[in-house]
Amino acid sequence: MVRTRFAPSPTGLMHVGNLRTAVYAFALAKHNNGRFVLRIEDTDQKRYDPNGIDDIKNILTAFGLKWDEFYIQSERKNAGVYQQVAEKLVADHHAFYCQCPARNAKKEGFSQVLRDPCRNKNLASGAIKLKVPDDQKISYRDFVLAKDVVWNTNTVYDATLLKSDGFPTYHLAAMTDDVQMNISHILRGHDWMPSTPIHLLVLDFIGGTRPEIGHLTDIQSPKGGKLSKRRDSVFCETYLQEGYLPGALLNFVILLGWAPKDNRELFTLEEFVAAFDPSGFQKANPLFTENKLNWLNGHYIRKKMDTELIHLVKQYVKEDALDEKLLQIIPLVKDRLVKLSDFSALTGFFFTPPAYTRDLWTDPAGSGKHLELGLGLLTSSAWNKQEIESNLMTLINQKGWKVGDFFMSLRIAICGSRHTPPLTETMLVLGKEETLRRINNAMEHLSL
RNA sequence: GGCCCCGUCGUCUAGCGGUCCAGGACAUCAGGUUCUCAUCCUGAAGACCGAGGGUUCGAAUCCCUCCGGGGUCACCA
Repeated sequence: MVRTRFAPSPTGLMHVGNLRTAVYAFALAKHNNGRFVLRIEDTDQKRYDPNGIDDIKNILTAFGLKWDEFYIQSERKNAGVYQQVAEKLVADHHAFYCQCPARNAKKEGFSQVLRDPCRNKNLASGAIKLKVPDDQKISYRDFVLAKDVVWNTNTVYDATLLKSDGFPTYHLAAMTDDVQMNISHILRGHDWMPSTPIHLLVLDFIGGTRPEIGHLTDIQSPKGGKLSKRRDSVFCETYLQEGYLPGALLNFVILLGWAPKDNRELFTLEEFVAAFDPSGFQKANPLFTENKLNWLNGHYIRKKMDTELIHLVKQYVKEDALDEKLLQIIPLVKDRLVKLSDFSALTGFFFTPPAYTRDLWTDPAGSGKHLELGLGLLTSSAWNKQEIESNLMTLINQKGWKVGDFFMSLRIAICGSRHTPPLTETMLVLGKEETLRRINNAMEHLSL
């Protein structure tokens, strides 16, 4: 039975890297009819964010990543799970008590102290640390990298397993849980690679079968280095708010580090689960650039039905906008949306009459003429697509105007912009009265 | 600095000894459709496969060295 877990620590909002790790773990489990476990790793008192757990659940839910089981490490800690394992390790001489003050790694820079001075003192209380054996080879086969990785234990330090506050460190908690929860595959970020020998030792010492372990690539920032919460836009929530569809973001993130044999690029979650193959995992770190994300988002928006879009688009438009009117507008701008939030800029003029600026008009005199005659014609025109267009074209031909020039004048008058949806359709949505009023306003503006 | 991982178009990638003077997608540019923008369609440009050595009849694909990028060295995860 394939059992995978997503094990975030609630220290802040979910970012795209977390999301990617989660889909991969989800797909690995579901592709094999296995189970997907959500485990909250809240063993760090200091960095704990009370909103973290909700955010994790909300984001996973928003992206359709349903978990089958749910655990919180602090609860298991309170039940004494880790304490018990740590003490057993001490009893087995694979760990020892240590009373050294906690080191401040930030201040000390990189340290070369591998062996803890307390390991031979036979203390009976304090933090519990791993007694790393000397001069042994320890290795595992990475199922993402598809290769054996090997260390000499002389390069591994006596890592803390249980802190003096009674909480386990990641090293102990994660491995204990992975074994006790029968996790078959550990899929995690590449940044965990260097501490893998510690985990291998812990795994071997507490017994049971080692899960398979695979390390995902790190998503790199276009600014260099790994993606950072400070310098980069990384939070799933932010993307959702900006109007990226969950399906698009998910599809994008799937492609950042995984590709199928046929190099297919469009996947729904279900399709990804079906197509998932661990041999498609990438080994080189990908760069996070939004080009393809934007394309995917536009693509997914265009695939939505207009009636679905009504609800999605609502938060980006005046609250009193009627569904009926939105349904008329949506087909006009659907092809123009990259993000749902673009909707407000693209359709604002439907709700608020445009403000004209001088530089909109390249030929004010010519436009004035266009509007004057256009207005007269539209005033007497029946209000349907065919009538409007044939009347206007007759006028244009009669006057020998350039079609594009005339419509641009009208466009600016009605929409206040040089880039708009198709004009006739726009006029129909606006209605005859409002259209004529705007042309009038524009003419007044031009004559000032 | 020690340890570990990685290195194909600007970006995401296909490729796993010959069918590759390297294919697709995004981005870019050009053309078409068109009342603008966008969508859509067509086309172009774009990597001598990080560099240098091997192995082999034959290497992007195997081996070595170097260089470059990344990660990590906490009683944080």
